[in-house]
Amino acid sequence: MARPRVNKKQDILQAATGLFAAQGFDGTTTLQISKEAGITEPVIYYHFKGKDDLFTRIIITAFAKFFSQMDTLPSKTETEFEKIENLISLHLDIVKEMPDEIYLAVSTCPSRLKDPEGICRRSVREMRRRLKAYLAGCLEKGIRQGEFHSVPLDATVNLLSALLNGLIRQRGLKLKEVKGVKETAVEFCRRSLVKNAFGHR
Amino acid sequence: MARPRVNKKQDILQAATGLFAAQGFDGTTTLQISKEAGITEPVIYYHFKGKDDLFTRIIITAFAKFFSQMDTLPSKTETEFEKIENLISLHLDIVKEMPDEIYLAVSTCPSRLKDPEGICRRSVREMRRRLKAYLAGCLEKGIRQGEFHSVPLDATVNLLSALLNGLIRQRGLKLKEVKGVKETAVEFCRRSLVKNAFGHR
Amino acid sequence: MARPRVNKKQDILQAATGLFAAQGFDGTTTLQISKEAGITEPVIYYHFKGKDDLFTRIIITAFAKFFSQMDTLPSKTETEFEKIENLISLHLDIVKEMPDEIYLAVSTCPSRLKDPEGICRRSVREMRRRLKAYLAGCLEKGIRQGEFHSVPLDATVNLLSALLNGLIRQRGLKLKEVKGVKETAVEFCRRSLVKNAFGHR
Amino acid sequence: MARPRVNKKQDILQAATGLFAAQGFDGTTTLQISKEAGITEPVIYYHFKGKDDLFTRIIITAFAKFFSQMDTLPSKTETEFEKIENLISLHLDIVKEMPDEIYLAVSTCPSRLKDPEGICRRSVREMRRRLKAYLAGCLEKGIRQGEFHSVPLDATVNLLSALLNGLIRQRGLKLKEVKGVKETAVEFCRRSLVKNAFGHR
DNA sequence: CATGAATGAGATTTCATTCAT
DNA sequence: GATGAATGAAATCTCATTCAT
Repeated sequence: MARPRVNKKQDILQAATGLFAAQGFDGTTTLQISKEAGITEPVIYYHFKGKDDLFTRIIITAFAKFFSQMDTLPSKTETEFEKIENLISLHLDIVKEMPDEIYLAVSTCPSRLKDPEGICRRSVREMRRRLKAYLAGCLEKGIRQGEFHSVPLDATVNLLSALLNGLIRQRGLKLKEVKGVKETAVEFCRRSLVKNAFGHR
Repeated sequence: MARPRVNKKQDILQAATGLFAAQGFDGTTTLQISKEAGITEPVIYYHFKGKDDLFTRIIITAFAKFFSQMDTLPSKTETEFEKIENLISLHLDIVKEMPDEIYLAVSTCPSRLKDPEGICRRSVREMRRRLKAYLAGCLEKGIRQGEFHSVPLDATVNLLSALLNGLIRQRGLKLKEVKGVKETAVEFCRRSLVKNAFGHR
Repeated sequence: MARPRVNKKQDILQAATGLFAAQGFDGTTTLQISKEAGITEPVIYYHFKGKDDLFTRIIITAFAKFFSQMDTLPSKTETEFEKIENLISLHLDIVKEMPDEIYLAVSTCPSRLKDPEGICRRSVREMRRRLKAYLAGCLEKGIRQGEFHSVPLDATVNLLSALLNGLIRQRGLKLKEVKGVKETAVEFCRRSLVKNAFGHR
Repeated sequence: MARPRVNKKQDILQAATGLFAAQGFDGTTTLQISKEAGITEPVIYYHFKGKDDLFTRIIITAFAKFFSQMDTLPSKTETEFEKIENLISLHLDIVKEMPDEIYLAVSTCPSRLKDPEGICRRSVREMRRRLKAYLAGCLEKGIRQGEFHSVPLDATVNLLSALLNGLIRQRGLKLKEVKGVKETAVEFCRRSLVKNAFGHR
């Protein structure tokens, strides 16, 4: 009878995500968010502490989702490079899955990294920690087992992080895209890392 | 008696660059800039059209400097890979040369890419155009002459751009740095692109 | 306990009208208006788009009131001159009814007539259109029926408009007033327009 | 050899008159005036006390010119109505002679009439004094000598002032003009004032 | 006389946030 | 839970006016 009790909190989050992504955090007003969400401004303050809190929740949720997907990547694979391949895939797929969130993180976080307690800084730190653990694990094992060339560990982790970050940004910012990004990235890394990469393919 | 003839316009630009880099464009007020520059607020408006103009000038100057350095990269080299190596070096060196400008560009531009006439969008477009021309040139020639593997052109240009962007961002954002970034990046690319990369080194 | 439910929007309009009239539009600040209206500055912006909007509303309302009164002037009268008499009366009476509005229109509009889309220009144009229609109607009919001398139509409409405008301004600007303005104006016009004006009175 | 030493003071006055007329006093900045006059801002302050002073001089000069022309109207004429005719002509001709000055006075003075010591108020007062003296003189004599109908003196002076003011405004504001304004005005008044106006013409 | 540069004072406007109901 | 109305605090920008030279 009553209109289906929609989840206003979710409406607000969605509206905010879209607007933040489209106009930037500072460029978006709470009034716009309320209108987009079909509610009035004070409702935002009923559900959230304020505009900053809104942003925080969005970022937390987005990173949590990413981390959770990262956690489900198979830990047992035939080769170590497969794990790296999976990580590349995850990075590129996640953008398709939550484009606004990624765009928001990619476009807004950089200018907020200065605050050491801010959610951006904390999230990025955690992200790096996880990436490093994941990649260092693969590389170390792969090198030990003779699958990979003997590359410097830290610097290569760093490089792969930079590459992944560059790729996710490229896609997140909706810059013009070329075909075969994922395959090319994978092959580029394979040739560089895997011994006898040329014999197999 | 006469106050040292300082160039206030430069002072303002410098103060603005630092503050924008440290706090973001929106997070910086003209009052802060004026104080940092040791002048009063209206002086900003005497020399510049407004806050946006300040930002525009900074970005224009930074990109111009980068482009000019890119233009002086040697166009004749023994191998094509050397050119790519030079480009990587340039990217990593330029950050050291104008850290605030790069940080500003890297942290503020993403959120301003929506405006198709904005200076960020225009600069990034030009940047991509130049990178693409440079890289596509190297790759094509290198492949034709048998120096490089036969990689897909557009996608590899794209990938290298992403990598360079990731590297510059990593450094520009002053994230923790590891040793040997440049060498690692160069070797990573060499192994992936150059035939017989393993025989020589 | 509850503060008397005053209509703040009306308070603002009233305060603005008075101040604009007394000090001119440019000479009046939003702060003054807010103080006069017993509210804080932002309230103005809650109810109106801005200072210009305030002015626009006042002018629109004033002209609308005038036009509406003009529309209620009797269209059937014994003589055509009576209609002109009614118009003169209306002009002089309206000033008493909304002195500030008239003063504002009379004192501020002239300097804003340049903007072809501004409310002043549009209102004055509409005013002239209506005056012309009204007067030309009377004169034409009066001449045709032999009530009036055969005067040139357009030029006389023009002249009567100038006279009415001069009268309304004189009164609107609160310049010193003499007795019998209305009667004198009516008789002046009657003698000039009506045949045998001297026989009857 | 040197460029002919133009009178910069005059240039400034001229520029200011034009700009004030075109954009209003408050809408015109001293910077605009200086540019229009081909000088720099401080030069204005060398020649004048400030922006207000500029306005004052313009108004004083314009009124002085008008008054001086009024003083040269023939004091001996065959009929008293001729004097009124002359006054009407003067009003309409003066606009052609100094359109910007008149436009400025007509459009800007109304909003400045409140200040009893301001130049506008003083000029308008003087204007009214002179008009009244002139018109009252004509009417009184005309009535005494049987040339005019026996109209109420003060009120008719008032009415004629309003008419003249209305006419000058109409023309000064560059509103659309009809043909035969002057003749129509003269005849309108003649019919109303002069006995046997219909026998003669 | 003239100017490039500067400034004090303030104007309009915006916006996140909060009451009172 | 929700809202219409309100506000404190500030931000950007303007401008007449003045120095130092």
